[in-house]
Amino acid sequence: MIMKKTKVLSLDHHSEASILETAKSVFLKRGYFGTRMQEIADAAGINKAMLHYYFRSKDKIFEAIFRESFNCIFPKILEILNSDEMLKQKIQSFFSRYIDTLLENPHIPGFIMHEIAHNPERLNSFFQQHLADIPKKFIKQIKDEIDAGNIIKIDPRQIIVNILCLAVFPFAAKPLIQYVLNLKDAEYKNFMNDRKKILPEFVIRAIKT
Amino acid sequence: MIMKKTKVLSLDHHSEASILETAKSVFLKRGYFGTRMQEIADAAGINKAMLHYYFRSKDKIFEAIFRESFNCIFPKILEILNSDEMLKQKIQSFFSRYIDTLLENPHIPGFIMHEIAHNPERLNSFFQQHLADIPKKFIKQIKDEIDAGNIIKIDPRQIIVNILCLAVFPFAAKPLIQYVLNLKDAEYKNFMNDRKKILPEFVIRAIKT
DNA sequence: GTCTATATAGGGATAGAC
DNA sequence: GTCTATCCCTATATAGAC
Repeated sequence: MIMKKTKVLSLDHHSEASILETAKSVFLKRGYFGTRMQEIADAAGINKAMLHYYFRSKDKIFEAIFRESFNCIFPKILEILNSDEMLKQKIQSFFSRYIDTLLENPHIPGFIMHEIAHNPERLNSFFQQHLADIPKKFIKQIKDEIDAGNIIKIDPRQIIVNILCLAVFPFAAKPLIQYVLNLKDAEYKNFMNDRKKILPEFVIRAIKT
Repeated sequence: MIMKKTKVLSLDHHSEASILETAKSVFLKRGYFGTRMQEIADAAGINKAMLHYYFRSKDKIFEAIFRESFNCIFPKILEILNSDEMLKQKIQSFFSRYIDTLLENPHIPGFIMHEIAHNPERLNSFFQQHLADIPKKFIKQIKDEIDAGNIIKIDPRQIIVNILCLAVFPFAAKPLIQYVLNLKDAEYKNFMNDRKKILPEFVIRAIKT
């Protein structure tokens, strides 16, 4: 964002994007307050001064990374929940696609949950802007199915929260699950992949009349 | 732990226990790296020097608090899962008692999940010591019910994880849920209370043959 | 036990040479 | 653009008077 004009002339392998990618891995592992600019610089193979030259401040880097992480997750949710699929099909799509996304970005749920809980001042406006009324259409769809007698009488919001729980929690609590079930990384991944098939069946059995 | 002999003579209202309680609220709100000794001291109405006098270091306080938080949650889980109740009754007990516990300590899940993910060096030994083989008996119980044809064929570990998801996630992700569903604190609490009844029914419908 | 003052270190950010 | 050196502030921790 600084010296935009000369950027294309840079012959160095440390592009702004690649540094940001490195910074992302550090922030997602350590959280905002646990992250040291020095550690980012070391991991990126540059020095602190360069970090500040590119991004000005720790806050600016964090904001870019949070935005990117958020956009990696939530638009996809929105897209699925607002599609025109039938409820059953939609639930299947959601778990399948969402778990795939999280398998590729396993640290994002924990990162977002922690930062929104521990750093709310920084993020309040951001969330009010992007999260309001996400599930309106999906709630309506569930309500209609209830009225049609296809699923049991239940607060639609509870179903939505349950679906989110089942999809997201095992990623946010990955180390805990691995301890409790004694899973190595590969076994954990298999376990999560199985859930793409198990979870839709689980939810649909739970709510169908 | 220091000056134990004179402790009973202390006429001051700042007991070691009450300071620890204050420290707990700060650590659970801010996380380890976000916590400042100054903030604990201010909240407890003492000064930093006294904090160090009582507890020696930030790490020592953290360790005590983590241990306490952990013990507030996991023995209870263990107790329920290892009880002799029938499966259906056990699932009901679990959700009811566990959600009650979490409503009184809503920050603990997020705290433990974050610290174990971001601070693993500090906690590895602790967890290996306390978490191994927690659900052995419960898994056996589910297996027996499957063999008896009372519940569907499914990896018992998946059921356990689902139960944990449904109980814990809404607390770990409290701010997120409140944003998405537009819930004030009181509404959120009602929403969680409803889940004590909804979740056992949800899970049992999902797995019964 | 409690306070003030201070030692010591670490981290974010900048200055300025090249 | 890149580096070294450094500023400045904050945070943990301790010394020492009372």
